[in-house]
Amino acid sequence: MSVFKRIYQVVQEIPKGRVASYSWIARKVGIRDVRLVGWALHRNPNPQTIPCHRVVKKDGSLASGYAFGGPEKQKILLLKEGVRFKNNRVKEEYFL
DNA sequence: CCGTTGACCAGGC
DNA sequence: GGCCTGGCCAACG
Repeated sequence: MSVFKRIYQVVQEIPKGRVASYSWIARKVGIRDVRLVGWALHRNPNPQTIPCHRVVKKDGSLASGYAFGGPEKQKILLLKEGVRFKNNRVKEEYFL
């Protein structure tokens, strides 16, 4: 099993209404280079099954991605799931 | 095959 | 506090 696929599995394990940071996923997968996580999501082979909008930066701010239509779109999706923001950042209590 | 490049992060200056 | 660096994995040209 490649590191790549394990990243997607971890992302899919994120429950609705919670978020995970890139570094959290990297630790879970067992790699030190967190860029791989971001890079894997950038590839995003099947957006249908991968909730990439639940992945945010360590400080709670949104990543500048485009696979979900931009940070604005991502914020809307998270708000719909009940994730609250504070000063344009996800609150600590929503992290896994 | 090899250099470059990332949806990032922590540590050192 | 901000800027620089290393991290070391996979895809792309």
